[in-house]
Amino acid sequence: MDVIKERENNKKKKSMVSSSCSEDEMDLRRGPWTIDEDLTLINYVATHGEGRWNTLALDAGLKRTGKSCRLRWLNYLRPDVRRGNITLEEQLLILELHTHWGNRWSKIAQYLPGRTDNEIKNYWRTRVQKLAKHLKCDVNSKQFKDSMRNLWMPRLVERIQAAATATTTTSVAANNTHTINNRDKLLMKSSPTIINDEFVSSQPHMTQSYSTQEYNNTSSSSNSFGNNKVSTTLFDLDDNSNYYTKDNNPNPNLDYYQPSHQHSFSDCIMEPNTPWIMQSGDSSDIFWNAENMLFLQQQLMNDTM
DNA sequence: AATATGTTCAACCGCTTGTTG
DNA sequence: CCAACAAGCGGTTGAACATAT
Repeated sequence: MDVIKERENNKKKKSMVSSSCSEDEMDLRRGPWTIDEDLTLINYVATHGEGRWNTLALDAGLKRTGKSCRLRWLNYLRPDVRRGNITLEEQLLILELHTHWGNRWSKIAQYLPGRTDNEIKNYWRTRVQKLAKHLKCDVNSKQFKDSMRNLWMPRLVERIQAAATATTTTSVAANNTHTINNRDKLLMKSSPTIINDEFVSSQPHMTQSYSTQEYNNTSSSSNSFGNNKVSTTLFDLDDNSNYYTKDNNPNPNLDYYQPSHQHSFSDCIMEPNTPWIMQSGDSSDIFWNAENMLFLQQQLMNDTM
């Protein structure tokens, strides 16, 4: 309830969007929800459950459409809705899942518990598409997808790794092998897995799967998992936690974790003097912050050498 | 300090899909 | 099988807020 009150305070600042004339006649409200409406909806759902939204709206005395009630509940009032910044792990997952399902936000949202399709969609549009725009390439272009897979996603993995190691007192061996293994283990926790042609999560709370048929029907051309018929993970480990390289990886399609040097970002890069750095309210959580932009620039320089 | 510009995200819209009678 | 309705989905909008000038 505190969340609602907090939001309500913010909402009071907003000008209430009045109903249009025609809708006034119908006595329907539009625009931001009031705390009273929220409470009415919460109480009604608590008593009667979800569903039958048009009936719900009428019975509860809400002067809203059923659609509006449903959206309000699913995207905001549901107890399990998670708020706050998208974590690095979630970013990685969104990028990966988007390569499989494209803009199927609700599908993607299934693998991010507490996140709504609307939230993921907003994230994609405001962050990822904007990046593509700044790079002057289409977000659906092969160049951009390749860049995502070969530059951004590995970079995200590194940042997740860095964050993990920064918060643990466990000593980590300095050699690369151990670094990679830790990275892999972390990803084993956060990344979905294909087992017997089903896409499942390695996280305990992510137990959903989808059928082979659906996967085959919906996988995109850039799908890194396409045609996999054996059990594997995004970042494979054998029993000894050895990291698979491109040469020994039994699943050569799983290439986005490979070193990015062989892939160039230059095909979709902007003019040399165009600023790289995008604005961000929270640099710790936005994956194309200044640090990453510098990283990309270095990659680009390596490519051109 | 005032204004302009950019960013975010809740909410709406229209279309598609599923369900029911 | 078909029509009507409900639910779900993805695209879009616009107001509030943040940041730059």
